[in-house]
Amino acid sequence: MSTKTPQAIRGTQDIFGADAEAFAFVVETFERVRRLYRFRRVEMPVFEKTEVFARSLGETTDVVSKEMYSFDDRGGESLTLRPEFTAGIARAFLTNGWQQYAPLKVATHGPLFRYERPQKGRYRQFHQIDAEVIGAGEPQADVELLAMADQLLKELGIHDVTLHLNTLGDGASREAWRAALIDYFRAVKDQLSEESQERLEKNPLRILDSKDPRDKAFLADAPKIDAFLSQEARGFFAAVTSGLDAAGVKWVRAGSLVRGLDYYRHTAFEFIPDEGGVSAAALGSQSTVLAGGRYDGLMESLGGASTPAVGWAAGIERLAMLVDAREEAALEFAVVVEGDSEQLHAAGVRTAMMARSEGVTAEVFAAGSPRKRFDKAVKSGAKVIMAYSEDADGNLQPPRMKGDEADIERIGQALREFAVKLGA
RNA sequence: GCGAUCAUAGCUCAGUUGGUUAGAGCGCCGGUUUGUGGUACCGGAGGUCGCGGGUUCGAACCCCGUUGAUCGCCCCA
Repeated sequence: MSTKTPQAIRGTQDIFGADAEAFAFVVETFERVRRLYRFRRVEMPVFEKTEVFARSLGETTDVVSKEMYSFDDRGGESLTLRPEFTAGIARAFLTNGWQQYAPLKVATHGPLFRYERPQKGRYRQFHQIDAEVIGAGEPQADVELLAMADQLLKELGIHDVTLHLNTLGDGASREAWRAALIDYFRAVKDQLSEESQERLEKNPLRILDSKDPRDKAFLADAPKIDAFLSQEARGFFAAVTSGLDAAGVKWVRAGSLVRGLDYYRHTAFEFIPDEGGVSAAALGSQSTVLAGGRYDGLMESLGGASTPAVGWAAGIERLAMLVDAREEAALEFAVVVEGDSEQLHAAGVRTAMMARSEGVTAEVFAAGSPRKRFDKAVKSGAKVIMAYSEDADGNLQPPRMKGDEADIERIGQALREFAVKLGA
């Protein structure tokens, strides 16, 4: 037998106690809110053929080549642990004939995998909640999706984050803007940071959210998307913003907010902690809490018919960091077994079972030295402690109860009710 | 992929300029005490000082490597 304990995989986490409660609270709240908006629950495979992600993401160099968990299965097929939900849902939409349900509103949550360097709020196996509207090309879909996100955050008790909103326009608007940005930055190329000089070639839009002061000097005067929007794109964005205003969703315009992938159109958004707030401090540099956009170009890249769609995802771990501490279930009823005979243990187990059947949290204390059992029961914070003991002849004594009188009465009542049901 | 900081008991951490058997608190186990069994006290188990090399008479401490953690950069679907 090896004496070395295997270590957990880098970037994975074992979530326990208060953190696990916060995690569950995020998921439970999401499940409740998505029902209010009638998003239908879907469960997706954790892995797909590599091409599902490779084709939907495009050959986005780093992401596809270096940051996915890809492997060959025993049949020699390249598979990939899902790094996101959207591509798999799009695949399912096409292969299962879900077009018949369009416009389809779906929601899911679960683990995702990305081979990245772990840091605060960033893991190799992490978890997201996700919502998508597929087959709806109208701005009202964007509005509803964002209203749901806004309500979710509020119901989680997260109030110091704000919706940052931008439009990338339609395909033509986007290309024209991109070309103008390249022209603009190329003229000052040698004054940009090394990173941005590289970005100029492969991802010029990203220069806009550079943190480097050398780049920031040029950002204010960089071309704005608004100058390149078609009439139609302008109208679409106006409909989104007025819809948000009508829904009471606060937002700010973020002209430099962009998406890396080509299939994004029109609306792009992120919920970001307000500067100087507690949420911003809690998250460190991984600040975006919920992000998404309209991806009208995605279905075609997977070989499907052109289908408009919009969606968002949010990291559960990050949301959990912003949620107030959640209490684990408090103990109401402690049953102490003062001895080790079979009838004593049986009495303890039975009594606890009766209480739990009536919805009372209960726990049996029957291990360790007899004296310590009562100590533990007292320290557990139980509202009522019941003790079973035997006399010198081994006769089971009537249980003694300690605690606030009202609590004793309430739990005693629950036990009697269970006994009545059993008799009936 | 790059950088910085860190790694000592189950947990949180001490450990002085390198110098005998590596400590504390909490937790765990056992016991004593206490007139309302949450107190106090006594004792016990538990550590190859992340791992591997090196320097030295001698390394938890210095050097190199490695693994991991944390926080940034890059990336962010």
